[in-house]
Amino acid sequence: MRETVVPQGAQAALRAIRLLKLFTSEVPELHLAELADMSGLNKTTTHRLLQALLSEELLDRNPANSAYRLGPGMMALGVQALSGNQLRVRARPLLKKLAEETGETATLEVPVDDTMLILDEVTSKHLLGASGNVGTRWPIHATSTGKALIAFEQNGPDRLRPPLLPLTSRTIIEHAALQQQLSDIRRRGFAETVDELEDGFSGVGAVVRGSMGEVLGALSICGPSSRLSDSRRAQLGAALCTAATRLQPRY
Amino acid sequence: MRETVVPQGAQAALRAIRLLKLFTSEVPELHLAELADMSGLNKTTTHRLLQALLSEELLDRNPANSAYRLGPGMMALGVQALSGNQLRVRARPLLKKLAEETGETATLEVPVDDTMLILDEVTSKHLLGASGNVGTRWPIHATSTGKALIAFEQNGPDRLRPPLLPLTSRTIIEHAALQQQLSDIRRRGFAETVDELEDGFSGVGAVVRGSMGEVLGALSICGPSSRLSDSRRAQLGAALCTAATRLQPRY
DNA sequence: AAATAATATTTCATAATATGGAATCACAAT
DNA sequence: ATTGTGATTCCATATTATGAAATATTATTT
Repeated sequence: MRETVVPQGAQAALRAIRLLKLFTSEVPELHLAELADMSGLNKTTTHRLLQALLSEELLDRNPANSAYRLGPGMMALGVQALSGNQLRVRARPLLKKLAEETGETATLEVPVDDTMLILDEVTSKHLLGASGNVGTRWPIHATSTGKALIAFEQNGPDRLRPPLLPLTSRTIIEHAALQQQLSDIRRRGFAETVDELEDGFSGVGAVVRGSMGEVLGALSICGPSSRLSDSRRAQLGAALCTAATRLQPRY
Repeated sequence: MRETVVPQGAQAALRAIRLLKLFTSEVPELHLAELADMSGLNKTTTHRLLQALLSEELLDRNPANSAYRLGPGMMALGVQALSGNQLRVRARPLLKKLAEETGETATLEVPVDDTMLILDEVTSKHLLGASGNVGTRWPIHATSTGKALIAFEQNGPDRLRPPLLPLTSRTIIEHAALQQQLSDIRRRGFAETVDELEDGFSGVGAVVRGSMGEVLGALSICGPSSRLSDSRRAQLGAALCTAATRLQPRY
């Protein structure tokens, strides 16, 4: 569970971690000056932390342009984190079943900071080439999984980072409107997005819990808004809640 | 490229990173006392660093037993590192071709500390269920890819961590014997292992270079020792070097 | 080729932080 | 209730991290 209190006594470690987080799929390579600027750290401090990350191979340098990028040590840890995630393994059959039964795309996602990371995705037959989103991250406030997560996770709303980015004209970025939605989500048991992430794209999302009831991540079913009417989304939401319940370990 | 000099002025960051590296596929969950013992750090220091890693979601806690484990932040970074790795994408068609033409298993691997991490693997038709090694790590001295890597990478031998672990009776763990092999490998252009990682399992490995000639990782073809005779291995080695050369970007 | 600009790396005094022993808290087992 | 085990917090100070400035390296311009 995400801690909202910043720990004391490990500032250097936190700074190093935050440098790592500056590398994204969109911006995979960065130079020292860029990193110092983006992190707000003094150039020397930045350089020194980068050297530490290099020495442990969490970062690597592209010899062609000397830019820093995530390295093999990061790959190893990432793969380990993924393979240690039991949820992903157990969810796969359910995702397939959901996709087949609904004819839409089903995903499993986990929260990372103020985003949702797609851990697994099974595409429907309708959208060819719609696959390939595994590993991508999307703003938490604009996804059905994200909204479900915020609604049900303890301190969930603390993940939001105002000002919220409007991705479409329908994206909900007002605090009050979102809070209202969270109440609805809690009552209903699942969340919805309609043209909020992308025009013409809608989805429903429901949280998945662990054995102690803690929120682990979320499942979604999504597709073109033209196919996801109000009544259809209600149907899908119910199916999703059933699936999510089946995923929860029992004791 | 791995730095052999330990950076000054980032001790706390390094300590945090080394805590992360204690989590493996074999031991995915650990408690505070175990981590303190394994890292040699004072328990308080360990605890504080763990709190930092938790707050950034690189670690997570299993509520069922309070054990620490790698978290979603780690998954996100790992996925980003993998998707940013152009080599993996470009190597895939070649791996398929190699596996088809040889009837054996082909892998792409990168070095992480004193191990080789399998980034991609295409299995032959002979061994059913031999797939699934992606993300696994193997001792660098006992794999053909690892030996090729050590032979050709600048400061490659610095990766070795004596005492070397004997995995089979044939594993080469003597420094002098290994150095002799490195000379042979450099002359030949590829490396071989015969029953060194596992009894009845052999392979050949050749390094892959980047645009500036730097060593990025290695390709291997491997299978049952009964099929990989001396002459066969020479053949495979030659094919591998050709493939590796094709993978290198040109300018 | 030389000069200039941009970027990266190193130095060093000291302010700030990280450290760890000890105390306290929380939980499980008896 | 007591005991044992593991986790968390407190606080004085030793140690480290910090950052301004200097230096080195590389790229770009003239």
